[in-house]
Amino acid sequence: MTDPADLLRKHGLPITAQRLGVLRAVAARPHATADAIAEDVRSGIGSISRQAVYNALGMLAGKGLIRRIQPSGSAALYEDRVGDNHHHLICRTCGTTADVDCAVGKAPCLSASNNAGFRIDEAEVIYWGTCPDCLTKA
Amino acid sequence: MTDPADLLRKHGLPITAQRLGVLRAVAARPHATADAIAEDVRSGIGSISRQAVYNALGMLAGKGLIRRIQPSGSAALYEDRVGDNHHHLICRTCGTTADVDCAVGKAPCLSASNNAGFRIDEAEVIYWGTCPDCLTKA
DNA sequence: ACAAACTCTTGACTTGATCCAGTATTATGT
DNA sequence: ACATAATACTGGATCAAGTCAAGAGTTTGT
Ligand SMILES: [Mn+2]
Ligand SMILES: [Mn+2]
Ligand SMILES: [Zn+2]
Ligand SMILES: [Zn+2]
Repeated sequence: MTDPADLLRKHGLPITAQRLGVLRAVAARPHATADAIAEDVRSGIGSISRQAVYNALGMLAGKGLIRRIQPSGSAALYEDRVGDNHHHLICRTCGTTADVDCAVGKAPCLSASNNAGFRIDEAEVIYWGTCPDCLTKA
Repeated sequence: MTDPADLLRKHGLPITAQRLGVLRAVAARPHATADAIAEDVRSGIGSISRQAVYNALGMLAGKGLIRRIQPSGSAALYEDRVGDNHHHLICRTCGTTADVDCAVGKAPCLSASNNAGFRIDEAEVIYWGTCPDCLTKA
């Protein structure tokens, strides 16, 4: 059921060692960059090209199997946890990223005061601040 | 009072043609990229280096005279309107960016349900969707 | 007008990500 | 199991946004 190969099959995606590796890596380390994921996959299956990592991440994100977060001023992060509209808390000092449950519920979790005629499909919320570790060091 | 040169002086910044040009360009076209601002300044004072544009934008943003917005997957945007904690609405199709007043008030305008020990100093909110123009074209 | 402090220009460089063409792998039909 | 078509992977070039560093040029305070 949650078998990675079945998950790919269920979405009509050909099963490859690279995609399985990427799926596993994303599950293993939430909020990792494409680069960190590539490293992780390499330590599992020996090697993978940068392009294959981006292809897999893009495809999986497109199908809704994983989620992409793009914090200002750093590489995109990927995670496993989808469908629950949670938000993120990022440390300005060390970049540590933590999950925050949405205070409201379903996406879009906030209604804009004046939507200017737009049809809104997502409200992206990122809280910036300082993490506990960096607070004690400061 | 709102004279650009006075504004710079008031913040202890030496007055240069480049900085004045950047200030004027940012005021003239809200939510423009550094590149668009450079073009605008060039049409005003003849020429400016890319670096000078980045220097000026960084310095002005640091002093709080302008605000930088960094939408996922595109270049940073700059604007004049500061100090009112407003948010943004971005069209996924054409990139058009509109202002939205904050529904709550002062920053951080949202309290996270569980702050995980972080000290939050900003809540960045971007609404994604489709603008009126792109809706009719679709 | 002078010196000190600061800014601007130029060109190389970095990072994150994408494009492309050729090769290899996977899935499908017999 | 085998041939074939569809699809994915690789390696290298390329791109966009932004940063770095050294020397030339401005601005400011006296
Ligand atoms: Mn998360
Ligand atoms: Mn705005
Ligand atoms: Zn931290
Ligand atoms: Zn649009």
